[in-house]
Amino acid sequence: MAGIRDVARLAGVSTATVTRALRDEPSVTAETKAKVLAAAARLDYVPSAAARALSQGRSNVLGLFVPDVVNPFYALVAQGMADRAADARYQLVIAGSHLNPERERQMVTSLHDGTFAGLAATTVGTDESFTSALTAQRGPLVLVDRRPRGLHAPLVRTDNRKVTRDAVGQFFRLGHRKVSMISGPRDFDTACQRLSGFRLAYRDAGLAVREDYISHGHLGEEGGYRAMNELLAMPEPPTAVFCFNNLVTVGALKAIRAAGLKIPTDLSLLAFDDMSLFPLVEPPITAIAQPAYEMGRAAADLLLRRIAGETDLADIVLPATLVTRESLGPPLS
Amino acid sequence: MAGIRDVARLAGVSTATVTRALRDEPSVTAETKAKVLAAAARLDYVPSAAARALSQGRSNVLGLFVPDVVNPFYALVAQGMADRAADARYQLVIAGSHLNPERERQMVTSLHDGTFAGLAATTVGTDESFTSALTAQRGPLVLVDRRPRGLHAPLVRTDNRKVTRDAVGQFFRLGHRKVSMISGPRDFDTACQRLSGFRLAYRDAGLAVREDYISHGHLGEEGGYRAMNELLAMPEPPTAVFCFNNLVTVGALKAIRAAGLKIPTDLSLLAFDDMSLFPLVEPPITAIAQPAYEMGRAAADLLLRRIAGETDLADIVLPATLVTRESLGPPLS
DNA sequence: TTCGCAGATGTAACCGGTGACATGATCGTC
DNA sequence: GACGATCATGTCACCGGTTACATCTGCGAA
Repeated sequence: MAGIRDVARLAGVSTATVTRALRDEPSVTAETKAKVLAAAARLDYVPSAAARALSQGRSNVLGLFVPDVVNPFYALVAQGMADRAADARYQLVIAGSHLNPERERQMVTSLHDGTFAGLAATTVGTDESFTSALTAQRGPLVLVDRRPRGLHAPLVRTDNRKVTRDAVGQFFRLGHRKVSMISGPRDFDTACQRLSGFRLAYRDAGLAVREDYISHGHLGEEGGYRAMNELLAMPEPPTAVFCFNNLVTVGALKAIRAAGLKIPTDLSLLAFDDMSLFPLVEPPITAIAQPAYEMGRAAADLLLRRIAGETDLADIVLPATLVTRESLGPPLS
Repeated sequence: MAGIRDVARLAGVSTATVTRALRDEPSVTAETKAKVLAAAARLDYVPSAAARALSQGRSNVLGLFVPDVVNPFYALVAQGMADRAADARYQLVIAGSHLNPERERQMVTSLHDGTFAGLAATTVGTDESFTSALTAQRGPLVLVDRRPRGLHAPLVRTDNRKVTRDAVGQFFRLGHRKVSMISGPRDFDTACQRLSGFRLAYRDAGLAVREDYISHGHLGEEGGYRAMNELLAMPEPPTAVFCFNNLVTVGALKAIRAAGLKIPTDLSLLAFDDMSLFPLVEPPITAIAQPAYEMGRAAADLLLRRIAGETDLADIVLPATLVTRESLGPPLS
């Protein structure tokens, strides 16, 4: 592997001049630049990333910590971040903890060993240790989607409350009165915001919230499945259900299918988070779509600005939109 | 940030001893080790990744190049690779080219600048330049899913031909005669292998292949959509269709739905690649499931072995399985 | 007693760019 | 014609671990 000294020798200049020529600094003569570029090209010279990182004291790698890489929402966030990062010639390392404590420890280590110039994270509130490690993180940090209690860092999110309020309002406008929500853990701020929007929709309709129709603490497919089964087993089951995230929706759908119920005839369903196959489900699922890709881009952007020295960065709130398909209908009774 | 010299000073030893103690080498006294570990702990010492990479001449980062990070198949491969890599204390950088030439150039650069200790790649045959850059790649390289023409590197794949032959055989056993395939580009070895399995299934049934039922050169959702529309517009349309990958299947499904046809009554459908929402599509889609996660693990494993110095690594062929759901039925006519 | 060897630890060059500072050349000005 | 400013380029310490080699100690064998 040719090094900068080889290039310098071949071009007949010093290593400093090579550095400067390659960075296209104005202080270098056009003639010298040409010589250096020719030499570099002839030797297939590519500067060592490690050497550069060491001498500059900063890497060109951003980190993204998410609970689950396979969840399409996070995959899109990652894509957006990676794209924006690449624009600025940064790499992106995507790490999925998925509840492996050993993995988490490693992640925290690489957080300190200079691997990352900055970090974006979405944590599930349950892993206390990780959150506190993040708190101790001195380097640039931004949060995506949700903010764990006590973590001060800029956040990229959607206006959960407003969009939920509007979308759930649809249920009431269609005549539903028994409207339910499968919500997440109480300490998730996203769950809280969506729940708050849900309550507002009840209020907008001039109705008192049926607390027994709110099922708390669910995450993932199994959570949605269990919650939906419990709702269906109620003496007076709801006629409309709002699911607070994509995996919960999938679980709920499976429960509904298992119970032999038809959407939207027997039950109306509204999902938070869209999925690429929702149009193909029977019936196509109406969903609140978060701009996941843009959220990723915005997170990278925020992070790069922090790395560049900006401080006092404000949260970014992006709009989510309701994608109307066919899972909402008037109540049966 | 505390450095190794700080630790050495505090422990009253030399930097070399610190290195050795931290790597738990047997030549270091238990007593000395204890001193060093105590000092390191007190200073919150974490070795610099960049310095280590520079002095060892090798990073602890693996690279994965895929066409599209959001495609759940690749996401699962990435997950598997990341998990296996983490076991060996390696990071994984996932890069999605998705047809951006500038991005590709960057990827090729980081391929040479030592960012990656090794590389796993799945390329779409169209990007000639990238493939040739990969060929020039001197470092450890493994391929996932498909091997571009002329690239010599160990490959992790599934037995496309066999599983396709068996699965497509189902069509004939159900009585279908007009069996179609939406296939990929002719220069994809995966497409060739699946096509070959498809032909074998025809032969097993004692029938001559209807070449006009084979639609070549499709990739992605639009490809599947277009191909399916063309098939449906034939004077004598097929009664069963095999889609050669997941996105093509999604496109085909949309075309079928748009045409107002019912599966499996009007048309039977078989997909290569399973998707998490296929069970919820109407009807649930029968699919050939590739062990994507395991493929990722295997790829990382292979790569780590190459990095460790092993040569002459053989291809790894993992079994794919048919997941029977409800999209196959007897032909209408 | 001395030599040799093994085991424990220290020393310092090295990895390959970077950038502060030094140097040398050129040019305008008084 | 000398001096200072400016510009182009060179020199070299430095980033922080790693590792080959040197050193020192202690113990057993000759």
